Amino acid sequence: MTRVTAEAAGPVRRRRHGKQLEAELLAAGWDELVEAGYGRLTMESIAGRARTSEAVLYRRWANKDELVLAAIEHYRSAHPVAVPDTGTLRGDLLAQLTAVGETRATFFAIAAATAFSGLLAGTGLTPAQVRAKVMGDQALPHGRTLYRRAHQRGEIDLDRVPAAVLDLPFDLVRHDLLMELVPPKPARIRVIVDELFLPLLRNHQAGHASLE
Amino acid sequence: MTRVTAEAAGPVRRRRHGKQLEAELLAAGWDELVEAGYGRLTMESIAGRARTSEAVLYRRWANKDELVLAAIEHYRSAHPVAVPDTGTLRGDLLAQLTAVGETRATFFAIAAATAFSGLLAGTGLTPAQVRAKVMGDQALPHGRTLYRRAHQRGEIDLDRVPAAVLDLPFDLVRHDLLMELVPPKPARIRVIVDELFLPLLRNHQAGHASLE
DNA sequence: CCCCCAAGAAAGGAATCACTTTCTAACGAG
DNA sequence: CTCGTTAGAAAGTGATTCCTTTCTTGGGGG
Repeated sequence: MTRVTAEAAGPVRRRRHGKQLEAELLAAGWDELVEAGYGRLTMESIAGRARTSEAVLYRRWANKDELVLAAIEHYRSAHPVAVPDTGTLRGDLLAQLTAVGETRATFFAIAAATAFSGLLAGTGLTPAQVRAKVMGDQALPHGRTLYRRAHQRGEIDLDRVPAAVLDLPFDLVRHDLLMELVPPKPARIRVIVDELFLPLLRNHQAGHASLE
Repeated sequence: MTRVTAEAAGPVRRRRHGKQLEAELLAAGWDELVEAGYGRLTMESIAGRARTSEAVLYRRWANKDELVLAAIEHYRSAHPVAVPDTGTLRGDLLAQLTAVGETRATFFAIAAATAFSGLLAGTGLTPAQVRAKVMGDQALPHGRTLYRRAHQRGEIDLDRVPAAVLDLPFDLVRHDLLMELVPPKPARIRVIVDELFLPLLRNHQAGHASLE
């Protein structure tokens, strides 16, 4: 008779479970990382933000470093960079570089800082391993859908373009992100594509007329 | 009569002073930063490495963050990047990029990690201010002696070359440093200069014949 | 030669924080 | 409906470490 129905008095404390709870814990970890930084982030602050207790965190991750590492990886896989398909190499590049800039602005700063600073030594990984894990090894230039499509359309000849040229736009956007901590301006992206990348491309397509 | 002369028994404890002591303290701070990382560095470990006590540190810097910031700045100004003069733009560039890579390899990783991670919030500076202070705003492309000399020699026409092109070699070396944490390989530097920078330069010197 | 500032040693205060432990009760599985 | 798992609350432990304080004595400046 003293039983209380869900919609009755008091704040209804629903209890979260499984994957959905875990996702909220990792999101809380990422948010703390962004707002406080690794140095000021505590297990208590993460638990507090997720409205749970530290014990819940320790049931899932052995220590703080494991949690932080998982939070970074979770953020990346939960925020994939859209791969555009505009029909032209130039359009695709502009769109993808913009998407990378916007989607990865905070991510790169946070991930780089955390990976570089040796703060994750508690995971037993080498700095290089941490970096690879955190950065996700997104540098697969030849495999980039972008370029493969342009190749299939006949816009470029992948076999004749040096890898350094293909990497250049992405390297520069990554560089700008790390230096400025905000997405590159549209004007900067246009400069990268129109004043650097495309001219270099033309130098390697001398025999072609397809680039118009 | 119980007075002991300097060369007599016991470890001769000379007492350091002024600028020379300060330089050793900052060097100890930098070394700890490199070996232990900000997260594991303590005032005690710095004092121990410098063979002095924490009080000596606190007489100079109000707190740990101030000391770390000063140590980073001290390292940079104590290790300037050599500006080469080989007589040609290509030679100068290869030499300077190599020098930047070698001189700044550890510096960039450490400085970036420390600046980005919000660990220096104790200094009252914004993250952007910390970054500027730590990085030293070495991005003064137009002012680069390198390019000015090439301009004077008539090798290039600075007014016709976009800033993005002039920045490119330095941006890419910086990018590589941040990604790999070790100096770029000589082959990579040659690719940057010969496959990226110089071809782009030629595109803007169409009217000239001086580039051979 | 003397004096005073600061180097260096030593010890401790106070706060923070990773991680643990214990307990209650919510919720899913059967 | 029952049972077992685990979310969530609460309190505590031990270690670390920043920073202070006190004291002795070396050595540079006058």
